[in-house]
Amino acid sequence: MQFSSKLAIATHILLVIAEFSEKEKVTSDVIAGSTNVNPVIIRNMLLKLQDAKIIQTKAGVGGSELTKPLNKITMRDIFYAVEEDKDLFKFHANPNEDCPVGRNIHKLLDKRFDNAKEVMFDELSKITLDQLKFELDKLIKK
Amino acid sequence: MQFSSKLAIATHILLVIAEFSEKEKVTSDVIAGSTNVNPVIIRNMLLKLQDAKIIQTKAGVGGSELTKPLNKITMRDIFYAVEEDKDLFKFHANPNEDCPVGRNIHKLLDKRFDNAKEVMFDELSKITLDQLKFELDKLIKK
DNA sequence: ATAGTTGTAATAAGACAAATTACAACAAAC
DNA sequence: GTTTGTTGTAATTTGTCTTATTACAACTAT
Repeated sequence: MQFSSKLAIATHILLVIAEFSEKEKVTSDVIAGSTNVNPVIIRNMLLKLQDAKIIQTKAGVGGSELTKPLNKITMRDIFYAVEEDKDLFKFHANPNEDCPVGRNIHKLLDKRFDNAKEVMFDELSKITLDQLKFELDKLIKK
Repeated sequence: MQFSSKLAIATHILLVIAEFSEKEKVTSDVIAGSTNVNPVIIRNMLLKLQDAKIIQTKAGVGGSELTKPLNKITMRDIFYAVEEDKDLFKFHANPNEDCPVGRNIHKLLDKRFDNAKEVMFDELSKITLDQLKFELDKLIKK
């Protein structure tokens, strides 16, 4: 199992906005063209990124812009903007309460799963859009 | 998105074996009863745990036993025994190669995604069955 | 008013998890 | 050597979630 592509797509969206929104109008169709993802999916993500106060998009007119400096936007922020905050690992639904293991498995694993999730997101929180754009610009200039 | 319940189920399986296999024959039906998971699912997992050399099960006779000391089995081992080693985060399939962002998004995120995955599994590798059984036995005695 | 865009609902297609049914292969016990 | 209980394995089904798609109302500058 793995996460959906929402984080990669949302990051792509924000990089396109960061790179081009000062010169051109970055519409959902422009982004759809760059990502090769359906425009409706893009628009739904733009809505979520708006809810998270990461971008602002102009209904009617069209075009999106960042509302924060690039170094204040982390990949953890982006993740939580577009994905649900579910537990990382699922449990089986109905372990047998009459078995000592079944009765305690949830308690045993819960905090350990949470901890594994936390260190991963801590790692994502260290990555800012700033860093990504800096590295991207270097790659483009070559 | 989240992982399947395979890790939780496999850990449950191994704890049942660790707890009871010295006294009783732990068959797939016994485990199915404790987990409330279909016996065929359990048997498939037992096969994978055998492939990973974590347990041994007796075809025909029935019953499974651990082949390693409890402190040599980590939750990372268990995960890789029963789940595929996929990337943690997916990418969108066909970013536009004519766009500077689309052309570089994969390169930008790949190592960062891998790193986030790595720290999570490092955390899982610190959890041994030993620790889980110790904590379980404390809970049972209460 | 028009044109281009966003916001939103509804539906469909594809992938995958988990359950289920069925049965062959196997090994001990009688 | 047949019976019994179990594992190994295939095939099918159900449900859930992701992504794509169609369609259109709402919005805003020109």
